[in-house]
Amino acid sequence: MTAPPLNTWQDVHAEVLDRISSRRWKPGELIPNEIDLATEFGCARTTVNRALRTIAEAGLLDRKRKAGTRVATNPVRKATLNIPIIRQEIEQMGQSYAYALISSEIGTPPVDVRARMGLAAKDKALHLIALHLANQRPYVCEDRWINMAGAPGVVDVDFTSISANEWLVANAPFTNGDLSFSALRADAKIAEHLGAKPNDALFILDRITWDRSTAITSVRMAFHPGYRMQTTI
Amino acid sequence: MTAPPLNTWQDVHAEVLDRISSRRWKPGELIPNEIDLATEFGCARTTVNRALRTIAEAGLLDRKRKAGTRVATNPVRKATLNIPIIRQEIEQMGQSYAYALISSEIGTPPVDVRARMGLAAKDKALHLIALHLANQRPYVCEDRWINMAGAPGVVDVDFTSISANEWLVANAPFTNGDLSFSALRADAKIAEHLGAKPNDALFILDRITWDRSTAITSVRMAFHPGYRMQTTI
DNA sequence: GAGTGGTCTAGACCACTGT
DNA sequence: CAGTGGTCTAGACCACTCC
Repeated sequence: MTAPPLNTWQDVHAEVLDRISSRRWKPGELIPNEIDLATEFGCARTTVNRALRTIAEAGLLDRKRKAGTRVATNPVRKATLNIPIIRQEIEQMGQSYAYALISSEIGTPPVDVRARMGLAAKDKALHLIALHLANQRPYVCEDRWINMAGAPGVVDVDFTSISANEWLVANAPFTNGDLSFSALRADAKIAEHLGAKPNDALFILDRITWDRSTAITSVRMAFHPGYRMQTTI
Repeated sequence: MTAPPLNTWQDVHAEVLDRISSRRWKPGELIPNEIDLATEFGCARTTVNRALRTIAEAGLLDRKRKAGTRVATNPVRKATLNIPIIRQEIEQMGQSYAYALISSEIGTPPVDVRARMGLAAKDKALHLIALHLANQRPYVCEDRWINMAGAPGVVDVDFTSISANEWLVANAPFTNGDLSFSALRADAKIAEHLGAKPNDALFILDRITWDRSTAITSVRMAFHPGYRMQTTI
């Protein structure tokens, strides 16, 4: 009674996940090496490798050369969040999207923003405050600084007709970025923009994007009260 | 002046990312197929495939059989969040970890929790409220329901000495879960637990975990004011 | 129908690391 | 030193999907 061969890496993937969750392979335990598993499953080592590598990337296996592969004892689960473009997020919900510029001026960013962006005290940046609306209701308020050295041509753009994000993705692509999520109490100003009550708790997304080592933009997005960001693991 | 061959998939990965961010390959544009790229780079098609597949998984390329590979026009960036085990997160910051059980009782979950967990009105569950502390200061307060059918033996556990999470990872592994992040205003009770002021904005993580289709636990973690969750893209 | 990505295979060499 | 995972190669077949 030999098992039928597992022909695809997805088959192997599923089988290994099953052995982990059924505790046939227990946390901390060393599992057979790739060659033995390939023999057992009746497939090539490459196929086993692809499956195990994928599972390891998800955090459920720990792999080390020579030491072999172990079931993770404390699976630090990795969740993949889709950071949406606001317009798409709203339109995918079947709601109408609108955008409104609240203010636009050139100035010196506050010291914390300068520090994160790596700007000097004399550097100027474009400061935008804008609102994204879903079905005419405030959805998210963004407070953004754009490094004029990192986004050539930005001074000439009319941001009343195009959102900063859309202009930037088309004109100043970034190579990497830092994200952080937090919660903040609405102050009077932002509460007014969002149509929220003062003291409402707001979900906050802070993002800085870079082109190699020069900062392009730093933005704080304050979502309307009740907003949730969801994913699966 | 032919370029030197790119020998590893990381080389190809870097080169392709460079062509995208430098706009040599523009958004929406069709890029050469794998065979041509392999010829150009002087490597095997498998190597090109690995690199392009990785980039596509990150959202910067759209690949379709027969249609070919295009640079994504609206790169929906995917951020990978590490969902930490609280004890580890605290210990990695070099702080001391402590855990305190606030209450433990068997009861019927509120209707929204029942709905999300797929429990009937008559089903009983174990309700725990507990606090995780970093350097003796409240770090996160968890409000948890455990499905007794999904976690055999849970009634006999002494949760004053071990945290629910640690017992569950060791004894009732999950196959999948739903996560959501939001912000919530602290009510009087939770403010007291966390040593926060009422109305403080709290970062909230809701998680339900499943073993196949039976819910194991539903937990709401309310982090101390000022908490941030960070990642990069 | 034909072009493209998706994957499998068998074999090989390399890089890391525990002993 | 030796065992393990990490990767490359060349060739092959398949699955999807556009035309």
